[in-house]
Amino acid sequence: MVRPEGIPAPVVRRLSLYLRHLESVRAEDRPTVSSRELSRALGITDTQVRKDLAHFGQFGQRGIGYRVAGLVTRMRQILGTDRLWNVILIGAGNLGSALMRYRGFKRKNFRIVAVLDNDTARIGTAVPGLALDTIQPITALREIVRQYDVKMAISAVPAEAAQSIVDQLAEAGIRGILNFAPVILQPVPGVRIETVDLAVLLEQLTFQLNIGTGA
Amino acid sequence: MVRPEGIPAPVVRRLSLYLRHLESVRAEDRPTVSSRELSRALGITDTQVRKDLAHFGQFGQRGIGYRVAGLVTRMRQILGTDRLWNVILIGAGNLGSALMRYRGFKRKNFRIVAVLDNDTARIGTAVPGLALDTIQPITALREIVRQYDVKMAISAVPAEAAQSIVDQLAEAGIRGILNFAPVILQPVPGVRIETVDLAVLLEQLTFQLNIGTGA
DNA sequence: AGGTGTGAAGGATTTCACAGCC
DNA sequence: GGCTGTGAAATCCTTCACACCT
Repeated sequence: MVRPEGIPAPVVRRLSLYLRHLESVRAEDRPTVSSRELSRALGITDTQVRKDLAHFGQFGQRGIGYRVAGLVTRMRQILGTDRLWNVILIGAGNLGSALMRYRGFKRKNFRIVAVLDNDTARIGTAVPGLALDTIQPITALREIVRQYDVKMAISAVPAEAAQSIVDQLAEAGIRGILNFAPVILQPVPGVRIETVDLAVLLEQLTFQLNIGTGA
Repeated sequence: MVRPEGIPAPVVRRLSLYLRHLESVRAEDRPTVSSRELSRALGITDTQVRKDLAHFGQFGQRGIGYRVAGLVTRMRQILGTDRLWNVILIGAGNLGSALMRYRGFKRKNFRIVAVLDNDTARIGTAVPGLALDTIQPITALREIVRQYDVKMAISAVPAEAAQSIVDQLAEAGIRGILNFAPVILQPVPGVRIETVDLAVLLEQLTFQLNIGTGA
């Protein structure tokens, strides 16, 4: 039994990258990959790849490499994407509207079942293709979570509302939140929060470009 | 003179978070912050905050804390966001359309000057508010980069096109790229690439929720 | 030869402990 | 008392070196 808490954070981050490369290898019908190939694809060392994979068991065959099919299956199990996850999206603004149509989620076995917002002007608007095909009020949160057994939410609400939404989501039973609001959210026990701040990502880049510019 | 290469990567990542909190403190007109407060806001230790800030000089006053105004100014210099950066956006699809309207960039001194795409159906479409207010063809890349002195690009193109776009951007003189395509891009000398894979972020969350579920 | 698995070494980052200033 | 700055210790992560398998 693998216990996520026991896996170093850097390893977890690389796991998804391994899987992404493995899937592209499988698309080419190659039966095996070496740690060398994986390492070059990700820009790390081959030892690191072997050490990382060793956290989850021994899937390699000496002299041959890793069997792609088996490894893909195993990694999906490990990551939890071997089954479908229902996800709700909070906030139907600019970013939220793009996210509800984003195709990449479905390919990874995530299904957005509903979009919630608290702007009355938006509630009721059609959202084709979802289980609940109109925008729902936040007051429907608890019921939707229960009905669709939702464990994860994507929050694309304004910064001012973000913490309050997190608290409500936690309260409704959500266990993981992908947050796009540019604020540091205070943790809630039992709930994982992953924040993506788009402006911060650009800022990280400028720092790197800023060599010798007076900083 | 601060040399970005000399700063540990984890410190750089936290820098933006410090700045974000400092700006909110300044909005409340409080003159100083302690490392204790900063540490609690970010969920790290106070020693870490002091060690991090010490990389860039000594801005604190013992017994008092850090002067917010001075620290904000200094951090912006360090990160390079004390001046305006012109940015181009490649790809006017689903995600690209949201990004071109995203307000968070402007607040951080990033200005999207043009949107480029190679789909003829999109080229020429109006994009209100930008320096170049219609969608441009990719062939205009070099000229736009030169004219607006663009150093950074956001790439929101399909996975298949991503590497080719990176190569073209590098060729045109772009130095930093924020990439949303779910692929591992091969590095180009002199160009920083930061990839955000939205599905991978959700996958990271499911891993954390996956305790004892057979993985 | 080509390749994985892994203890041991090395390096990087975080935390401790405390000197020193307001 | 409150708070920063910083060597030293501890911890975490990566790389080395090599046993071992095909």
